[in-house]
Amino acid sequence: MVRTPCCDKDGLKKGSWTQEEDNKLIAYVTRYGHWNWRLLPKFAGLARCGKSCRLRWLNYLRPDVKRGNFSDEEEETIVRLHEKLGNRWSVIATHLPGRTDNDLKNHWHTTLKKRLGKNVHTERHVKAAKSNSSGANPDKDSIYNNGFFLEGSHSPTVSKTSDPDPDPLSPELSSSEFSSSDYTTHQNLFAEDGFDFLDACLEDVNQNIWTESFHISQVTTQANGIDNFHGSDAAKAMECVRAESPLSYHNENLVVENDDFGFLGAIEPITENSWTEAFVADMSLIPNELLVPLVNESESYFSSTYDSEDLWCLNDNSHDLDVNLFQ
DNA sequence: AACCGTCACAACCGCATGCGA
DNA sequence: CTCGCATGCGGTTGTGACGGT
Repeated sequence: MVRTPCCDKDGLKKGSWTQEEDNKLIAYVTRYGHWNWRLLPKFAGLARCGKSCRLRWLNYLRPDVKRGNFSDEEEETIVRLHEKLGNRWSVIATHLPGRTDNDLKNHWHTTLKKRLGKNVHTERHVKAAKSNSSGANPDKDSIYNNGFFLEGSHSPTVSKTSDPDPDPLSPELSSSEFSSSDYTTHQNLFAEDGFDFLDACLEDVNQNIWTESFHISQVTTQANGIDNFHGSDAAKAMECVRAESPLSYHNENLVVENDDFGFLGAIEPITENSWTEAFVADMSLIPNELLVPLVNESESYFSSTYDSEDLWCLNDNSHDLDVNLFQ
């Protein structure tokens, strides 16, 4: 089967996102949701492929994305979960609110893996010293307990004692190298350690799934005093879109996808706005077919007789429309 | 000041997966 | 059941900042 490209290769920008592009994407997604990533850039006025837009939104622009250094607790969680789950970063990320799989992946490769490598190296020397002095097998549960691992947890590297002198930074540290027996062993070890918070966390994740449309008026608004906009603070952008867009007062209710918009409930009151210019989504790019009223189907979105009480959303059937219609 | 190496982070790429026609 | 599509995921690469020489 030949896959169609995710986007047209010609004329689409790649590389770092500009502030203007961020603004456009934030404005569009906060108002209309990401109903279709592939078509979204056309409507948002972005010369990017949908895939790029999705990545930018999920990894950087979402209001709930936590930035800054990882706390000790977060790092410990990452290490524990990686020990148990391997490189399933998206799963691990669900247990670290505000952190994306990309964040975790980057932090693992740039910091944690190396740190663990050093620790393993140190522990191996300790182990060797103990072995030399006593001649007995050292306490297995004490190995690798360096602040990251609990008693009883085992690193894959330590388990591979057959290697005479492995490089602590070698790919051996990757859990993807685990044998199935290694994985089973580690699962059992965690179970023995009472490593049961995973199930508890799943409940929280499920509770964050949106089932109803988001009512933007729940967000505290304070759009005055805007000086400088930073893409990382998309929550501020939401305020600005609402306050500055001439259409925003129409759009009291946004219908968003039933996926990962739980973050919208976590938006905090804005105390420091930094938006230089209001971005107005180019509604002329959105065909009326895509905009249907939830209450009164006889009026178009731009109707002068528009009733502010009506609810509007993007047409659920938009996926079926010919893509050429929008080109 | 210029160069170079390292690091952290952002972004891209290709494949996997789920779903509807 | 197969196909085509959209989206998700993980590996990899690109890039800018920073510090050392």
